[in-house]
Amino acid sequence: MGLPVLTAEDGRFPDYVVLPHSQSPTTNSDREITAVIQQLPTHMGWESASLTAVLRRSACSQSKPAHHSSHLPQKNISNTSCLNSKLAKGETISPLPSPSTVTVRVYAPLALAMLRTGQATTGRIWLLLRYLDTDGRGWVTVEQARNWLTDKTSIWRVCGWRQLRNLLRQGEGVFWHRGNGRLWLCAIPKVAAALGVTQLTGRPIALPVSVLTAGIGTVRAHFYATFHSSRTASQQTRHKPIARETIAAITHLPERTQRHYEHKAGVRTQRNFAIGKKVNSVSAHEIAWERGTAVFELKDFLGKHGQQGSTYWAWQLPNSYVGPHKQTGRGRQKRMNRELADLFMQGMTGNGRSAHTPPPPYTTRRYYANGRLAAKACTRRAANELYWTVPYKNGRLRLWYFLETK
DNA sequence: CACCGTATCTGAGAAGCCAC
DNA sequence: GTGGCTTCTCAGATACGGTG
Repeated sequence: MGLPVLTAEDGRFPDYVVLPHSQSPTTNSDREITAVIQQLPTHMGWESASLTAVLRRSACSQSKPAHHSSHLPQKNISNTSCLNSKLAKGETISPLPSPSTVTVRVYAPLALAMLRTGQATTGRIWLLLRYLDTDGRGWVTVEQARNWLTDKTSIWRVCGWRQLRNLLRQGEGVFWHRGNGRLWLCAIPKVAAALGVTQLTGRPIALPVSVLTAGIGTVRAHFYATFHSSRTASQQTRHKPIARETIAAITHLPERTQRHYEHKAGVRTQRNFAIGKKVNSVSAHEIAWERGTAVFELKDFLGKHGQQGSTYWAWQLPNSYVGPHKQTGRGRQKRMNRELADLFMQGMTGNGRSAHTPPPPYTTRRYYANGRLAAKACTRRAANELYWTVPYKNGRLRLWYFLETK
């Protein structure tokens, strides 16, 4: 294996801890760090012959003045140059991989399908193995997988060997195929098709690897949170309300579980209220007939919504949600969706398959970022009821203005 | 109506032990 | 290395009451 290129962009070499020359790894924490280094995956370069040679040279040079390093590249201001300069100074470098800064690209429909089909445990193994297979060979040996995922000293440990055997059996044919002592990892479109995902919608998100190595409850919560993270794409859709019922229809998760996952994964929720007509313009009976018992009277003491002291009919709308993850580039999403379509077309040649999937339950657009867009939609008669909002500094609560188009 | 917090119960997951 | 058996933990569902 050659000397790997260490870059900050892919986040695989996030942190380095520089120890003084005289400090030998004798303390407990040092031993822990050494243990961490020893069980790091080989592809990360720490078992690289070239890198080992450099480390040995630097170790030997500790007793000598560090003048031999002048030939090392100086231009590239990156972790590579940082590493080189530290090596050149003869300092001992202990990589402390901080999995919270290392991320994997995850597609929300795939994560939700894992939850829906009860394959979150095997799915996270697949994601971890895809990450650990950085050579991109598409396979890892069973022994490697066992060492990384079950060794008690491994930072990638997620379960015992006994459980891993069960999981490997469960994921066979969906996430991987076994053969010649290797796990052949399936590509994203194949896995998506096996899980019943017809299209990879929304933007992919960057899921911290630390999430994948946490408890299964945390993994599940973040798989759910990818839905909100991939949905908060633009300023216009960021605050778009969505009912618990709709989320349940999409994710197949009951409301209480949604709340539990949101709390666990750090999804931010925002309450929304709609302001309707003035109280004296519509009777209580009429508004109750239209809106049910959820309607209440809102008095505008400060005159923020019109004449000071006016009272309006108001009601609560569904919440808005902001996911905890950063979005990443779409990558090969378009090509993968073509592959997925091909896979499903092949699968549809038999009997009893519908050629068209039902549309999602939230196709009629109802919420707009400002009044101009809402008025434009109003002229097109996009929906019977429209809501529009204005930018707010306080993110906990948002008011929406009601617009009737009939 | 839509949402939230807490308590409680149930069942699946995880892991240890051991024989083959 | 595999699989059966057992035990224990914890995730997930449900119920209930409360808020705006």
